[in-house]
Amino acid sequence: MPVSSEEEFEHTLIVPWIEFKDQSAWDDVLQFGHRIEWRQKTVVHRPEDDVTGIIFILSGMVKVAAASRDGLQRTLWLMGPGSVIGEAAMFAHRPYMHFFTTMEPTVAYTFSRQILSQNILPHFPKVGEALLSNLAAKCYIMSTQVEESVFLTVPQRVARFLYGLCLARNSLHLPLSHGTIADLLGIHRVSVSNTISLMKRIGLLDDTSHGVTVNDINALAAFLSKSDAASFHP
DNA sequence: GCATTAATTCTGT
DNA sequence: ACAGAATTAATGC
Repeated sequence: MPVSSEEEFEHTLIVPWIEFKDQSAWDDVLQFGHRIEWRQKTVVHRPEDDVTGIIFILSGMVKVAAASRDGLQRTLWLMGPGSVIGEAAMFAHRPYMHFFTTMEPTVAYTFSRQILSQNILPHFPKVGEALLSNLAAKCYIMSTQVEESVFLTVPQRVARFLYGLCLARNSLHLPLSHGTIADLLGIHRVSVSNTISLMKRIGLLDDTSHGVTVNDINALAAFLSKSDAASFHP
């Protein structure tokens, strides 16, 4: 089977968005957890809160952000269905110093440290594997973000993000505001706005307000590797 | 349930 | 930083 160059990107592009389509590893252990439902835009966890265990996200979306003393925030990643929050802190025996905020109505299950280590991990290896996958995803996101912020221009980073997210979500419409994307990539909101309006002029994106809609996914893929993205003049 | 208005968020310059 | 557009929440009918 011939593999196009675009498809190779699919396996190499890493975006700060963690989501697992296959949640079957968790089916048998949900009974051990506590089900929680959160409304949209709810702060679920603050740095000063204690970490009692892990949180498995069944549906919805949660933003994980680091915060400075004076309220500045930098989003680290967004977590969707199938992902887990807090396993790194739990295994490292450290407090979790981030803000968790729901972006959508979210359903989650919490598992205490004790339940996890005594009732789940010894008997459900698939869950352990899922936790490792989740942890690995975070590692890759952080290292990739550092690399991209050093080596790539803003348009390149925005383009990679949009393209990678389209593939990951298998959707051309991404319900994210410019500000959210900017927080996520660590660039100014205005730069994101300028880049996106440029991409609309070129015809890569549709001119929809609220959210971003990719018009031509192949053109976007081509844009990534071309020098257009590197040299951007507003 | 529906229409208006107030508040908040988003976007482009 | 600001203004206009666009959503969303709140209110009254």
